[in-house]
Amino acid sequence: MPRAAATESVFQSIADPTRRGILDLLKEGERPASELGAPFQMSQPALSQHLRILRDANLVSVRAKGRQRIYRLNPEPLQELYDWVTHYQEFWHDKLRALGAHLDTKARNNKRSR
Amino acid sequence: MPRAAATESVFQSIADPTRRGILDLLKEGERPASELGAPFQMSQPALSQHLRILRDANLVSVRAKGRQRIYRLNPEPLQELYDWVTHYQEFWHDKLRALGAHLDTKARNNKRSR
DNA sequence: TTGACACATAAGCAATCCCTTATATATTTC
DNA sequence: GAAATATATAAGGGATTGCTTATGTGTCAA
Repeated sequence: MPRAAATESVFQSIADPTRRGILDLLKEGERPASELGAPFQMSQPALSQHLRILRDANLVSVRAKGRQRIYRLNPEPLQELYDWVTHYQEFWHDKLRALGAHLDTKARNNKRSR
Repeated sequence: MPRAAATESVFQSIADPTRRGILDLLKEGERPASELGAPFQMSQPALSQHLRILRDANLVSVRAKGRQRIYRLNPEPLQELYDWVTHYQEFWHDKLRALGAHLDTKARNNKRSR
């Protein structure tokens, strides 16, 4: 089974707005390829290629239903992205706290110097 | 003030592993450009170009200190990424719960049929 | 002031990305 | 079986990416 380089592909997969749009759509439930393409103004092969990339990144799974391909979201690989960005969340919270403290100090000083 | 297309640039900026590495480094504190380049085997201009992209995306800020440029992390734009991926977090939690329930059911059925 | 240093920008280039049109494959319908 | 439908893959091309070497700019040190 050919396993794609997972880490790389998740960050790259979501770099494209069309692919993020597809994932957003799939959050609301599984859908055939044709419906996934509807919101985007591009040819059918173009969409099919985006779906291939999402498949390779293991972000979606497919099942056949007649001549349709039903796509379903597989969010697990996004965990890595979540983990990565979460490490920054604490940082920006710290920063907001620091800003708050700074403003407090300023307010105190203003009061005192008045 | 020239404002870059924020949304696009954050997702694109973090698509590159070198740039993620730079941001990770900056989490530990501000650093001059030279130190940021050390871990990556590439020329000085190559690094400088990555730093430019991060600046344009407003993910870092710079200040001059003699002939050095001191870079500092600015995590705010990552909030958008955090918001985006967070909407999936609940989904994969649901999925794990569903899997758990399924396994429970299976276990019950196995027990009953034994 | 002259040279070394830290960095940015310019120019060029191969690889990759994202689209297109053309074609193949499988399924359903007539 | 033949035509229509749903999708995938192939081939090609323009734009973008990420590097390289060459060069510019500002600062420090002798």
